Amino acid sequence: MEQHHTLAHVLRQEQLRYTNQRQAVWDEIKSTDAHRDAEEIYMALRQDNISVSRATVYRTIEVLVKYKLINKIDIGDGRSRYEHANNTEHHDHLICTNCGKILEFVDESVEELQCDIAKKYGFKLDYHIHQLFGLCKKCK
Amino acid sequence: MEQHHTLAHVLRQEQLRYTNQRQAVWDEIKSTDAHRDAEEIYMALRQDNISVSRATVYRTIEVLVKYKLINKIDIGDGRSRYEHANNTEHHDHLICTNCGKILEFVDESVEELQCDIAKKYGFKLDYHIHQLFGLCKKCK
DNA sequence: CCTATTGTTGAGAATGAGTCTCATGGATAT
DNA sequence: ATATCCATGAGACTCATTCTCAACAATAGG
Repeated sequence: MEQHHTLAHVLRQEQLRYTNQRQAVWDEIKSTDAHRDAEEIYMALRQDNISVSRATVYRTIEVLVKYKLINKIDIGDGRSRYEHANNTEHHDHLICTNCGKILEFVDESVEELQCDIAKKYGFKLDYHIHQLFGLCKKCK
Repeated sequence: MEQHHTLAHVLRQEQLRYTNQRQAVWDEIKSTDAHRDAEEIYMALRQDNISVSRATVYRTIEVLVKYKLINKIDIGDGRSRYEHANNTEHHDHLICTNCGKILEFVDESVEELQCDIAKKYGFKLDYHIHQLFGLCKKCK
C-alpha cells in the first residue's frame, strides 16, 4: 500500500468524504504522543466540546489504522490503544506488566532480521508487532 | 517464576486441586500443535464426549498460561489462541493476513537483542510478543 | 436553484469473547 | 461421620467494538 500522509489523501483514496468529525478525530489523536484507547479519545473530544459519536471515532480510527497514520497497540488487556505515526520513526514497545507504562524503543537490527525471516518463509511482510513485557525500573 | 512442567506441579503450586476436568483440558491442548481458541478447545472436548464447561476451560487455560505450559497468541481478531509449550523450543509467529495461517519461527539473535533492549531501559523482562504479519507464499 | 441520490452521522441495539455468580456436589480433614 | 472447603456448570453479566437505521448533509444532474 502506498504511503498517505494526510487525512485528505486517505479519504480520497477510500472514496470517503472529508468531514469535520473525521478531521476532529485525527486532530485529537495527533495532539499527543499518548497511547490512548478509543474511549479516551472520545472523552478528550467531548472535553473540548467537540461533538463526535463513539461510532464515528471507531470508524475514523479504522481508516487511520488501515493507512498507517496511526498505530494500533494491543497490550493484552482487551482494549486497543492508538498512537499517531506522524513524522515518527518506527518503534516498538516495552510494556510494564505492573503499572501499564508503555515505553518506545527503536532497534534497527531487529528490523533487518525480520525481513530475513519473512523472506526465508516466503512471506511478503506487511507489518509486525514486537512487544517486550516485564517490570519497569520503578516496579521491579 | 519457576519452571513447572506438569499440570500436577502447577496445581500444587497454586493450591488448586487436581481434577479430571483440568486434566482433560490440558490433555486436549497437548494433543495437537494447533493454535486454537477457547471455543475450539471446548468443542473438541465435547466431540470426545468429555463434559467440561466453558467456564472450566477458561479457568484452566488461565493457570496454564500463567505457568507457561501453554502460550497465548493474539493475532488481532479479538480472540486468543493457545498452543502447548510442551518440550517446545521458544518460537514466534508469522501470520498471514489473508488466510490466517500461522507459521512458527525461531531466531536466536532476535532473542538476544531483546535482552539488550530490556536492559537498556531498566526492564526486567518477563515475556514478549513478536509477530510478523503479511501474506504467505500461497496468498501473495 | 431544485431535486434525487448518495454518503455520513449519532443513538442505541446487537455481538461476542471472556468473566463472574451462585447453587450444587465432590473432596478433604478432623 | 460430618463440617469445611473447593470445583464445577449454567447462565447472567461485562465491556469493547460493530451494526442498524432514521435523520441529515453534501453532491450531481437537470
